[in-house]
Amino acid sequence: MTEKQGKILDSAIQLFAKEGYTAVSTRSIAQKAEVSEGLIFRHFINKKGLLQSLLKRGEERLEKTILTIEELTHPKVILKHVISLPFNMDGNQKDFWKLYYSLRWQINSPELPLLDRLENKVITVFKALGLSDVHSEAGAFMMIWEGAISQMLTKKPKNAPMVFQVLIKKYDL
Amino acid sequence: MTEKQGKILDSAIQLFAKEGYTAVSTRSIAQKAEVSEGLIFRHFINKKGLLQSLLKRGEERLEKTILTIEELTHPKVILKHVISLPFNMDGNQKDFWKLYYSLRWQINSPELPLLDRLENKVITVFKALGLSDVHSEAGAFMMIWEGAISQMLTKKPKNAPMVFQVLIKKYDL
Amino acid sequence: MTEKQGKILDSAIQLFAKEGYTAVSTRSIAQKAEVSEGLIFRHFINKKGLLQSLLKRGEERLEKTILTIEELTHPKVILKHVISLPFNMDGNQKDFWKLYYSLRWQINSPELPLLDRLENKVITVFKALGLSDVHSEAGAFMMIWEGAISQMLTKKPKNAPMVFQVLIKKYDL
Amino acid sequence: MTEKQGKILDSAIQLFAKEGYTAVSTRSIAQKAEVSEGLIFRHFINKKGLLQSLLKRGEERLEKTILTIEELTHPKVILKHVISLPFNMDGNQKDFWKLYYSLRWQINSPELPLLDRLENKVITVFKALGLSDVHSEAGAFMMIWEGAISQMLTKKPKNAPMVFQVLIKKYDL
DNA sequence: GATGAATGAGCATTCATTCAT
DNA sequence: CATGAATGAATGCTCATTCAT
Repeated sequence: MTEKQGKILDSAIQLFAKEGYTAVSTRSIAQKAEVSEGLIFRHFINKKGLLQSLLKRGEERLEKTILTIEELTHPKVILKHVISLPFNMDGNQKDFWKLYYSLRWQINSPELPLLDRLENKVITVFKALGLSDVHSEAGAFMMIWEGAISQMLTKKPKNAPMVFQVLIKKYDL
Repeated sequence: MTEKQGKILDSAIQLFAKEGYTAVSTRSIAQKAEVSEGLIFRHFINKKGLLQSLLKRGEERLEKTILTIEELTHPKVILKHVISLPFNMDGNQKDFWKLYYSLRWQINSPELPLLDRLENKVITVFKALGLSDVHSEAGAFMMIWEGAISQMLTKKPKNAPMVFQVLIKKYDL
Repeated sequence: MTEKQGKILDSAIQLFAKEGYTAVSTRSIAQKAEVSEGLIFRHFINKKGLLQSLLKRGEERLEKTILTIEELTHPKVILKHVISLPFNMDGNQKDFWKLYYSLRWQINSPELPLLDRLENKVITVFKALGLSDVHSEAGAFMMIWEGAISQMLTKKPKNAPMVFQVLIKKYDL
Repeated sequence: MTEKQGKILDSAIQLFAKEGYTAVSTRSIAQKAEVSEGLIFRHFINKKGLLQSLLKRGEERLEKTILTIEELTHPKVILKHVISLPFNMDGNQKDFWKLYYSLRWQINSPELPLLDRLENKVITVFKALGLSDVHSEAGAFMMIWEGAISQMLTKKPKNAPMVFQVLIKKYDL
């Protein structure tokens, strides 16, 4: 990966996150990255290829975080870690998730195994806690999780820490 | 509103909901509606004007539903009605919400007073229930609501009714 | 067919004939035709569609000439008419044939039933003349025909009329 | 001439012959030759330079064949040799002639002294045979020759040997 | 000699939009 | 009200070519 390749990826994810994949032109990406437009296609074949590289890089960067959670053992600690994620994203993560969730609304939205791994871990937690319908419980939990990350990325609610506390209390974490 | 005007709106919202506002061309809308492309501009000035008409029509159609909720008085009945919304959408409503939520991820996402009215009603509920931090409680509730509608529109989880039950139980409704 | 549509076709065939299909840009066609570039695609879908329209128009224009020959009955008169064709082309015909023969050198060169009809007519002539291997005779005749038209279009030999006389004498016409 | 230089030339003439000079990208040549794209320009300056090298190499390879014909003395033997050429090409020759004749249809088509030498030899033959208008006779003969090579390269007529016989008989060779 | 990253002009095509009819 | 021809700017992408290594 050359330096310019990285600049293209950085510029692209910022623009995609802000304006949406279809609304961003390869020309504007090239300008922001200060490279020639042709270079995008030399490195990533086409616009969709650039998108896929972006998603792959985002997943790889999140891998560490997910792994940490997967290695946890105490049920309530796990849930707390999971539900904390939407409330503790750095800039890079925010851009990745904005890109991912904006794509989810379109046909052929990308797969994200990361989310399944998260849900699977949550399922094991509810099993450990002895709940009866663990899949529905996990489904509800991930639904809340998705509501949280959606609002954190689009509304930026000012009372987010308080809302977080409410959720924590609701699950007695 | 002429018949063709209606066909344009119907075609547009379906396409927008499926592929996203920017990804849909006025040409494809005209073809689906079986009208000339020029007619779109005669009736709605430009593509953005068409979008606004769509949002306005969607709001008007939801007005009745919201009004019904606003007129309810029993706290738990209100919450149950609100949280039920995402799980009971017809085709028209689904298309409207898909359009609205896909737009939310882009800059200059449209205002939707409807959501504020819903949240305000929820706030009065939590006040009535004697909770201390009603804004955070309502914030959390609407976060869950958004998670629910998001997943119902993008994931279509097969165990949705069970997940709904979990949420109902969580709020003791 | 609008006026501008005709101007596009006229400009296109002149440029294609002179510089070759691939070497000519749609932009240059639009400029020569004094229309916007987009109009080409509105009328002919894409560059290949424009080419096909050109070929179709060329065939239609030649139809009359071929029909005249097909209706002839006297063997030697027929051959003389056929072999005369390459030596008596007007500007429009020249452009069409230049386009057609330049395309023949590329893969997927277009079909031209006109040529088969011409060859079929020549076959009937040689049958009428009582020759034994009429297909080889017709094949040779059309080979000469193709040599004639090729040179008339690319070399413009100054002694063309004399060469024509030689061919006439060779077939005793 | 290095080994890679040869691979470039071989790849280029095959692609040029099949798809036409303008339609072939330097990139595709490099890929077929399994060399870097830059190497083409180091060796041949630019795409046109590559073309010229190709034409030069083709002429050199044909030199021997032409020389053999030029050294012949018996008139009918000469004509038979000349008219045989289009019907007896190996793969390399075919590619060269396809390239040459596809270029002839475009402006600035390359000179090919080889063809003039062939025609000059034919002129001497007709002189020797005591014909009156030797230039027109030679012109007609070369016209037929061009028709033959054109069809052999583009139509590949299945009865080519029979057609060849017809031509032989026509000139009483 | 050879590579491959990088360029910028140019390509075919699509876009939202205008306007005469 | 409605059409469809027409526009020009913008799009994603390819091109021949350069150059540091």
